[in-house]
Amino acid sequence: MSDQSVQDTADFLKALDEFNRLSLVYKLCECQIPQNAMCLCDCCSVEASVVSRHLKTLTHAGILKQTKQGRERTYSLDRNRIASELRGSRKK
Amino acid sequence: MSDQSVQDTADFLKALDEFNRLSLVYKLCECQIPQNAMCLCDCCSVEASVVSRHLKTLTHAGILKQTKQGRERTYSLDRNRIASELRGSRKK
DNA sequence: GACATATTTGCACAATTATGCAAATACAAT
DNA sequence: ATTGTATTTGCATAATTGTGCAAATATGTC
Repeated sequence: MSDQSVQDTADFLKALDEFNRLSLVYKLCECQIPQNAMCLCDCCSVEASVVSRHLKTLTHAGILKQTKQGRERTYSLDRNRIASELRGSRKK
Repeated sequence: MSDQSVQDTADFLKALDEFNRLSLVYKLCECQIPQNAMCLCDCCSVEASVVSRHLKTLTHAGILKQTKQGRERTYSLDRNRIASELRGSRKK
């Protein structure tokens, strides 16, 4: 097990270890269709700017995927990539 | 999904999200028999006191179990409890 | 008891991170 | 172009956390 591989896994888990970020993920688990950021704000009691940052973190970690439509961005779970991460077969 | 339940899961993940702690867990995954703390120091390049604290964190999170024999404490994965945590059926 | 080894704890410090607020940006509608 | 809404970013700050060092504790051996 290389150091890099351990670090990658730690980073993946780090993205999920914060209360508001994990709440966002659970929320998206329940949604059949992608949600926009404003709607996702409802499940955390923090500023929209904070939600924006959390969504960015989750996207960067490969947990969410973002699709941009006009000025609105919608988010959904990137289930395939999550499965890959958990399997340890990350492709950089 | 209650706030408390989300927080519990976040805490569980938090225990695993740090490089040295995750290294300790991987190390113990490979070991058939419980290991003492001094031996576990070898897989992290940090002070013994730091390893001690990490082991305590992991034990408190329900990832490791500790058995004390004389002045030595040995650690091993608490596989049953880890499985429970992942299943979400935590007993407080 | 004296000593050696294993482990924990108190303390200080550096680094990271979550947050709010205000300003900036993006873009659709008018 | 102007306006309105959605989103991001810069900045300051508070809180958390990982670390090393030294001292304390625990317990085995002599």
